[in-house]
Amino acid sequence: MNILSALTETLSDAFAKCGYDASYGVVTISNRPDLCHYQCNGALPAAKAHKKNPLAIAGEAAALLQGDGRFSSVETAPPGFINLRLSDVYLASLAKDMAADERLLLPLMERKTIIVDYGGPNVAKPLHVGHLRSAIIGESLCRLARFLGHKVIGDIHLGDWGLQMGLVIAEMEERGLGADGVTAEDLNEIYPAASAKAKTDAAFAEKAAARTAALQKGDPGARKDWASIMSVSKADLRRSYDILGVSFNCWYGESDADPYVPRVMNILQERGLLRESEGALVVDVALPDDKEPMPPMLVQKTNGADIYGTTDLGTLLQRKELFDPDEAWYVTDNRQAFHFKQVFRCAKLAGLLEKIQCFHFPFGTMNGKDGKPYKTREGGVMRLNDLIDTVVENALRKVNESDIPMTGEEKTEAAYKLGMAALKIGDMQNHRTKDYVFDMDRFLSSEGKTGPYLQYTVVRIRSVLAKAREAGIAAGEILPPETDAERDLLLALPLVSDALLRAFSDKAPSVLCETLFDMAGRFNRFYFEHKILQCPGHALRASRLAMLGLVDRVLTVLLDILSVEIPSHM
RNA sequence: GCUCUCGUAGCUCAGGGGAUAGAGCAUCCGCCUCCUAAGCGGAGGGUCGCACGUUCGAUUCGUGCCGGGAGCGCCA
Repeated sequence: MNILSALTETLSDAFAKCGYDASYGVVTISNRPDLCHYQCNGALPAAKAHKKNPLAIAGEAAALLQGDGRFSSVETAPPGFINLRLSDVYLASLAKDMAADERLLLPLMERKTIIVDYGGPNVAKPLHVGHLRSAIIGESLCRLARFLGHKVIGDIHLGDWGLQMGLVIAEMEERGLGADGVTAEDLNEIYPAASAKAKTDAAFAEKAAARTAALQKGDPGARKDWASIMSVSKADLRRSYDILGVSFNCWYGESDADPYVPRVMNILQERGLLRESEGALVVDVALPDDKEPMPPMLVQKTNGADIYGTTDLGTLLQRKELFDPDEAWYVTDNRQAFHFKQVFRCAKLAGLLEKIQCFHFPFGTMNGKDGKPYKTREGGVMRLNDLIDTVVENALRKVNESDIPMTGEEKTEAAYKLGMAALKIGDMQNHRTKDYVFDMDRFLSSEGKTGPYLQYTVVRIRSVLAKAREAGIAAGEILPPETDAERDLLLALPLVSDALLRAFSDKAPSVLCETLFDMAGRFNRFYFEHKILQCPGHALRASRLAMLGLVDRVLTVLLDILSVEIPSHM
């Protein structure tokens, strides 16, 4: 079991035995590390409820813990804190338990089937920086949920059915381009051109809308163009996501939801939810106690074409039938919060949510140093591939400054892994829901809270472990800590399972980043102060090697959840 | 205008009804004859946007205001 739950159980018991409510026994990580490792503040509210002296209540509960070998001290402090220190022997045994447990002491959870909708690229449109966060945050949430034991289906949810398809098809027609001869480079240029044109050229905009409708109605010409755009674009997208280390279980798109749309419309019709409004079909989703104005959700445009809300409903029905999930997560930027609010309400009215719980887990914007959405120097939208190239290029420069001898191949590998880690940790160390400032120099630095710092820590550990293997030195039993540096390192280990649980409940990869930096810092201090291979005494050396092995595994597991890879040298 | 969100050290950010509000960067000062110094230690730096309220206790909760960002039916 995770340590906080275990300690809380103990304290809850103690409170209950003293005649107070067990809920006062909540234990938290100490905010006064100089005084204790863990603390319980429950005596303060208990005192209020029972009109007694809080310090006396704390004393009653604390008295029951005396003699418990897990603690080196159980003290009370005014006005009513209970301060707990873990004993060295217990710390060593916790580390041993953890080393023997694949799941790092995580409690078993009820296994759920979760479909995660992330990535969300548009076919025929180049990926830009706005797609980065959905991809890496979504990927991390998938991996986290899987590590906790859930069945997770990651779906890219391609935007392959909307107006952008009509725009591209219309532009291809105007240029007299055959559907077969299109390349990814063409597409990257055609969409922005067509999109710009539609804004000034009303006739073209109408044509694009008509092509969109034709595509959705099954027009053979439009379908043929669409199919060739799809195959070219998907191959291109696959390459980009491979580079990012993001892998989806499914590559369904809005087009795959299309067959479900008529059924959704039927359901809406049968339930009497459809209403005509200004030539379009809408569903009223307002509730009596809404504070904000809640306009009806549009499900069919005046020209008969579907709109994204409709395809989202179709997708939900598709997912329900294909996967029968318990939960559906949508990882998109927070500007879509209102949209999902409408969709979820509509889905509920349509009876699609009897079993599925839908959640929108939004994220903030990636800004430049000026605090505005990140742009190229020219003020345009930054392509994701360009951003990746630049980061890897800069990482290579850093790698070339390294004192460690590396082959050209190793340098390339290191530059790629460092660059990706810089991007990912730079992003995910910030809380998901907040905007953040993208600063490549800062993210790529080896100093500070960066991906490369974490990677360097693991590389060092593995270097020592490799030397131990070469010398035939085996790891042994983890001994109780004798120095502050050892103790601090061992204290960090049991926090990991709690961090995983918190990251999961908040859907916040940043929690794992915090844990990683904390543990890496403690390890680097330990490493600086102690010799491992040349330390006095076989038992001590074997114990420290075992600690290194465990720290290596813990860091690797956490980094893998964040899809950060470790270079062999740096 | 309405709704949501953010405002914490010079900068980038954690935290969160309780004991002295934490990191990293930057600045300054130290540490490699020794397992990767892309490392480690130390110092300075804060009326937690403002006001009022709830509370034994508010930076944290509530209300109002100020300031930034976003959303508010035929793009996704």
